[in-house]
Amino acid sequence: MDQPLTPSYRPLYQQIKDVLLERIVSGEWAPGTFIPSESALAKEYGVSVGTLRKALDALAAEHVVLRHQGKGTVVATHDSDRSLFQFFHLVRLDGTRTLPISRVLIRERRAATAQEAEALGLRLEAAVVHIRRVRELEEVPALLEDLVVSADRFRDLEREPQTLPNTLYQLYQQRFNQSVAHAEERLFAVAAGKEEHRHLGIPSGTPLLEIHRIAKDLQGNPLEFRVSRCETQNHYYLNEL
Amino acid sequence: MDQPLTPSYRPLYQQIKDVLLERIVSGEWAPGTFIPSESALAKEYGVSVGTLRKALDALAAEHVVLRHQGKGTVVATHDSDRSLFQFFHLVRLDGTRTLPISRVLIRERRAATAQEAEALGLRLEAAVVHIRRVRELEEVPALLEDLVVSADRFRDLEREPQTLPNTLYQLYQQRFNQSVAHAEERLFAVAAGKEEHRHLGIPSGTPLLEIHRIAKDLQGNPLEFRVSRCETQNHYYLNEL
DNA sequence: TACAATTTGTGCGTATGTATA
DNA sequence: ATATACATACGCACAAATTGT
Repeated sequence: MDQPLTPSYRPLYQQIKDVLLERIVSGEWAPGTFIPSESALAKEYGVSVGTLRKALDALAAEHVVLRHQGKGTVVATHDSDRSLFQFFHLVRLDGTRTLPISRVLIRERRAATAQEAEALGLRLEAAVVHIRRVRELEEVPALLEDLVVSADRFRDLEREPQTLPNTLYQLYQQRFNQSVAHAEERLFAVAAGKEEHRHLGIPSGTPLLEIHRIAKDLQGNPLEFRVSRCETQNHYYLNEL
Repeated sequence: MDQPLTPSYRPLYQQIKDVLLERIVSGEWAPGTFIPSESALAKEYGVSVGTLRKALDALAAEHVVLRHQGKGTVVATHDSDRSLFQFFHLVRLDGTRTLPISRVLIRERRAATAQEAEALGLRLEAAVVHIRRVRELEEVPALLEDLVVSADRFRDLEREPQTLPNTLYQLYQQRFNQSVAHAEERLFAVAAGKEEHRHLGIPSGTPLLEIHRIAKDLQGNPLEFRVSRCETQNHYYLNEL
């Protein structure tokens, strides 16, 4: 009747999956590179190909790796088409999806606020890097975005690289070996304030979509806390269930 | 290089999956009932158990069926715990999730508007059933909701049953054999109007979350178009990616 | 163009473990 | 205890996609 908190055993394919994930997290298999073939890995771990397949299938289902018949299995990157829109849900009214262009307004190292520390699981006043950007879709300012990451994990991000790329998650992955795998988004409706008026060119008081996102790494640890305020006259937030 | 629009062949397990789905859609296997065992179905279709398993696993991944070790495979219903929150994303600020109580304001048969006809794939002026409800979370009015369905597919819904249940999707499933399997939600931020002021007790102009949902059946045909306006002082819309 | 080698995808069969009734 | 059903694990054969010879 009772269910043990720690299951008495974990299926073999799950154990294999954990080991493979660890080799990815550790950086041994970098994003974008091909990992050894099923048969090679099966031999290495002394399990059947079927068992190893099941482990890889599970990782593929979580978008950790991508599999290509005839080629091999590659560690997912944030520039592969799938992954690209996994965390970007803003769509133009006509249904087309484009990635936004960013203009950085603030880039600083400072102490975390209580909300930020709580979201990132840091102690109060821990050092964070704070970035504020305006993001434009098709030349139209659409989003005012504030994000913070741990200054320890993302050392010198407030200075290097000099110009930030458009898609930060690629930078996290390539420069800091931190892959954003999951995220939790909380959506609110708020009224535009002076900042939004200034940067998005909309009247104060206009209803905006406010998105609080906690981005998490492969193991579920919070990596980044991000608050976006979006104008919803020209686009909307799409969620497929 | 080219990719055929119609793949030259479909894998066996996908064909089996289609056939099984058809038996569910047709009503032969009703929601809540157990379907035959893997081995029985494998024998019936003359395929291996492994192949049949793969078909059932795919259906389970889409929440069409639920599998229970030692018991069997059951067709999903809208009152099973998982499914219950698949389409309800409003969460209280403290993180608890409760299902709302509904109070019906309008229940009528009328012609579809252009927007409604487009969303449901009906011709202009097609007959629909329109329902407006106020939904309360923990005694607090949180949502003003308008929904329309085809009056043909949901015959007499404007009259029977006399009192509508709280979770309409269960009714759709039990009374009309229409299962909501997928949905597409589009989120906007809007200002509260007089109706929201009256029914939700909030000042006009308050920013609200507006959710346009198109609910689809197992085959992807639109079943219901729903517009919800939600107050986000006491709760938020949660999306896990 | 043809062919071979490699890698993942599909399909079959079997044995054993675990959960349920 | 027994029977049933799903879950895990093994092994093998062949198909399909990719790459290089």
